[in-house]
Amino acid sequence: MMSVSLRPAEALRLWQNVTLAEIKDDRPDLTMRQAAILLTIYLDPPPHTVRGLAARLNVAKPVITRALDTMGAMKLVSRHRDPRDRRNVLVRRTVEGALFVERFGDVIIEQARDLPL
Amino acid sequence: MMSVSLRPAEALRLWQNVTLAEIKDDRPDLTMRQAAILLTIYLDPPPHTVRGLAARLNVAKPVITRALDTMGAMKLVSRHRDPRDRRNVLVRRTVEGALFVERFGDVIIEQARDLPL
DNA sequence: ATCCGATGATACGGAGCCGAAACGACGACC
DNA sequence: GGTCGTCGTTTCGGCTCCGTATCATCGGAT
Repeated sequence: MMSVSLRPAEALRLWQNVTLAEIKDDRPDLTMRQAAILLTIYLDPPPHTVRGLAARLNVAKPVITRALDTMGAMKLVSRHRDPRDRRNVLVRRTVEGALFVERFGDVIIEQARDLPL
Repeated sequence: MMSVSLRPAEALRLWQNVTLAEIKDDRPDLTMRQAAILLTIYLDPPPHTVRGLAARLNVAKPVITRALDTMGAMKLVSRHRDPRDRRNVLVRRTVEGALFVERFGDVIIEQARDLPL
């Protein structure tokens, strides 16, 4: 089951095939930073704040704010003020975002399955 | 050895960790298209032409030209006129590019090895 | 009430990429 | 030699992102 041992050539081939698949059907494509933010929101346990994401990615806060603007317009995430401390913004998942991430996972495993070994 | 069977959650976690690792040590980061082009040059058998890469990625030719400009300035690839048909441009690998790709492969397998299963 | 630290958003100038169209150099063919 | 198709590049306006600095709001301590 699910053993994950890759050799470099296979790892690179997997990455190539996934990026090629992502580019070909032109969906709203994300930058690497946006992808990292989105995956962190959907894989790491909540709550997610702007400063927390900035620390996790080791980037400045405006990077997070802008990425949330963009992905919010895409309906991939949503923002809500923390009622317990109104300085905080809590980033929440959306149905569309969950579907996007799920589909992306399917692309990866599909490309991994089709790897010539 | 090298079996590649991933479940969606693990595949996504792998992608997250690799993107996080790439972002944190700020190296010359590539767009997804640039990454796909670079990997295609280094993984697919040569020769590589502009139109060939454009067809492989299903994008317009100027996209390839501009990506080669950028990655050429980074010394990751080099361009040479085809002496047999001087309309063609042959894209060749460089030492720096090979090291870049190799290191990227190492990052992937390292993150795959550290996956909590 | 007031100061102070923290949190997230915004303003600004600069740089890069995008798609579409036009362009210049080259080869093939009659 | 003239014409046509091919190949890669360049141009154009527009959009997004970047990093830094600044801002408004809020909570906590005095």
